[in-house]
Amino acid sequence: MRLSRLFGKTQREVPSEADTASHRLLLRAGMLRQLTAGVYCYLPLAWRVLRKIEDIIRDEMNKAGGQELSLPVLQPIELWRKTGRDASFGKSLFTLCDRKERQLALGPTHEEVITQLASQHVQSYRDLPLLLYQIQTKFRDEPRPRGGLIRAREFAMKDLYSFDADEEGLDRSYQKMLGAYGNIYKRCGLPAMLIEADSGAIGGKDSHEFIVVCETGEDEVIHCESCHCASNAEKATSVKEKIASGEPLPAKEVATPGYHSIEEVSGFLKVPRSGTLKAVFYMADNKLIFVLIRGDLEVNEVKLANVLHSTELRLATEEEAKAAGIVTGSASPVGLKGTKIIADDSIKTGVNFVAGANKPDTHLKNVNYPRDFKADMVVDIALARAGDRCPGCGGKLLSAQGIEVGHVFKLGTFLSNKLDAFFTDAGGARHPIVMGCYGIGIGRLMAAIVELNHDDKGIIWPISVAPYQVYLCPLSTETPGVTAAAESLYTELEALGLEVLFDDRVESPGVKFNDADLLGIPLRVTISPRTLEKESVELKRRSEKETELVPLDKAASKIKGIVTPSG
RNA sequence: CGGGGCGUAGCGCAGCCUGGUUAGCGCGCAGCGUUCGGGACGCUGAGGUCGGAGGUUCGAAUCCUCUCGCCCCGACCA
Repeated sequence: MRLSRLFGKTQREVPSEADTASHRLLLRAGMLRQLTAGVYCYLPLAWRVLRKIEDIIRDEMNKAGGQELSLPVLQPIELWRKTGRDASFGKSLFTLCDRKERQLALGPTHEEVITQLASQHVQSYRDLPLLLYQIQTKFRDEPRPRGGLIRAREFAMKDLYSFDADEEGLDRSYQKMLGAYGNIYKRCGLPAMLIEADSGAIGGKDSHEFIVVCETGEDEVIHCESCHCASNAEKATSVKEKIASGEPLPAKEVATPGYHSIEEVSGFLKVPRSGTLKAVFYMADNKLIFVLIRGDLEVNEVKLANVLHSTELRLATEEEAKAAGIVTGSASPVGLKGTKIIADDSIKTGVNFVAGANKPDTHLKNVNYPRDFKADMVVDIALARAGDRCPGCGGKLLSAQGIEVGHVFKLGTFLSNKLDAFFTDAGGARHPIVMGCYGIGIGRLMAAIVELNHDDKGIIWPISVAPYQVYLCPLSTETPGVTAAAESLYTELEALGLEVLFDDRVESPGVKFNDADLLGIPLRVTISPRTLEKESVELKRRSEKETELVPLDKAASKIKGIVTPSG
C-alpha cells in the first residue's frame, strides 16, 4: 500500500477529552473516527487490525470445533420477553418499531436467537455437543460509553455458544474455550489473566473473565500474592478475621448526641470501626432491605443483588428508610420489624458491638448476634479489599485495575428451558440443553493491545495483528537512485507476499519517522542516499532502538525472515 | 439519572466576562520556490450556517430562554 493513497491521515493533535492511550493513539494514527457517543468509524488501518484479530479468533474457534454462522442483529422483542431478559437489559436494549408498529431490538447479544435456532435443529443427544459462533455487531445503549473503544455502544463481538447434554459436557466445552481463549490472547501479544467473575443474576454456576492488567481498565481484580488466585472485585472474598471474643455483656443504651456516622460514633465512643455494626438501606426491586455489616467493611452490591435475586438494586433514600420506621443515624436491627434484614457474616467475628438504638442521638453498646436481633440471612456480602487475607491460602490480597477482554459463562439450562430447547437422550427422555456462552469484544481487544503496546511516540503493534508488517521509508526521494531502489524493493517485498506500507510521500525525514512510529508498523526499512552509498538499506524494529544495515541484494529475504519468523 | 465541563474551518484552540466594520491563531490543505536522517522555511491562496431555534438590542459568536450534541466524575454496565 502506498501511504500517499491511504485513506486516513495522521494527526498531531486530538481532542483533549480523549484521555486513554488507545483512544488518543488510534485517533492520532488516523485509524478511528467517532460518529456519535460510543459509535466509531474504523478506517482502513484499524480495519486491517480488526480483521487480523478476527482471523486469529476464527482459527482458534475452528480448531476447538466451533462452526461459524451469522445471526441477525434485528430481533423481535417477543423473543426477549420470553426469557425475561428485555427487563434485565432494561434501557441498555436498543429498540425500534417497524412500519407495522412491531417492536424489535438490536441484538446486545445473541443467546435468545441462537437458543431458538438450536431448539429447532437439535433433537437428539447425537446432535451434541455443538459449538456455534459468529463475529457480529452488538448494540448496547450503555449509560456512559467511555475510553474510546473500551466501552462502545456499537461493537463487534465474537460470541460462541456451547450446547451439551449434561454438566460434564458443559465442563468439557468450557475447558476447551478456556484453552482457545488463552491461545488467542497469547497470539495477540496480550498477557491476559484468568479470573473468577460474577455470573450475574442470569448466569449459571461458573463464570470467568480474561483481564489484562492496565491502569485504564474499568474492572478491579483482587488477586493473591501467594497462590495467584484472582477474582473480579465483584466476586472476590477474603478472610474476615475474628476481631474479638469473650462473654457477651448486657446491652445498654448510650447517648451519642449529634454523632451519626460510623466514623463519628466510633470516635466518640472510642471503639474501633470494626467494633461497630453499620446499617445500610437498599431498595431491591422496590422493597426496602436493611443491610447490616461490620463498621469497617463495605457492602458488595453485586453479592447483595445475587443473594436477593434482585434485578434492580439501589441505595434507599433517607425518606424511604424513615417511612419504614427507621431512625436514620441510629438505625438498628434490634427490635426492627417488617423489614428484611440481610447481615454480612462479619457480624459473627466479634462480640459486644456498638450499633444503633433506633432512637435519636442514642446508640446501643454490647449488641450481640443472635441474642439481640435476628437476620433473615447471614451471608458474605462484603467487598474484599487489598490487604485482606486470601481465603484459599491465607496470603495477602492485592488489587489491580484491568480491562475485561473476554468473558465466559456456564449458562446451564435457564435459557433452554425458557425457549424449549430440548433434546432426547439415549433412553428416550427429554432434557433441556445445557448451555455456555463465550464472548470477546474485538474492538476492545484492539484497544487493549494498544494500551499495553505503546510508547510516547505511538503504537507498537505485535506483528501478528499489525496493519502492515513493513514500513518502507525512502528519504530524500529526489536524490537519484533512492526512489528507484525503494520502488524495486517494494515490488520485491510484495512479490514475497509481505504486507508493506510504502511511504512514497514527499516529506521530510522527521515527518516520515514520526508517522512510522505513530502507526507502529513492526519493521521500518529506510532507504536514503546514506544507505545507498553502502548499497544497503537500514532496518529498525519499532520495539527496539537499534538499527541495522543490510545489503540491498539481501534485504528482501532478510526482511521476510524478520516479519515471518515461522516460515 | 445526579454532578461538572465543552460545542467557533478537516484537527487543536483564542475571542464571549465588559455586544460594535470583512471572526482570529497554530496545524493540516492547494500553488510556487528553497530544504531533506527525527514533526524545515518563505511567499501566495482556499476553507466558517460561531451546534440549532427563539428572544433582547440600532447591532449578538458575545446577553437571556429553550433545545440538540459531545466529554469527564459518579450511579449504571453478562
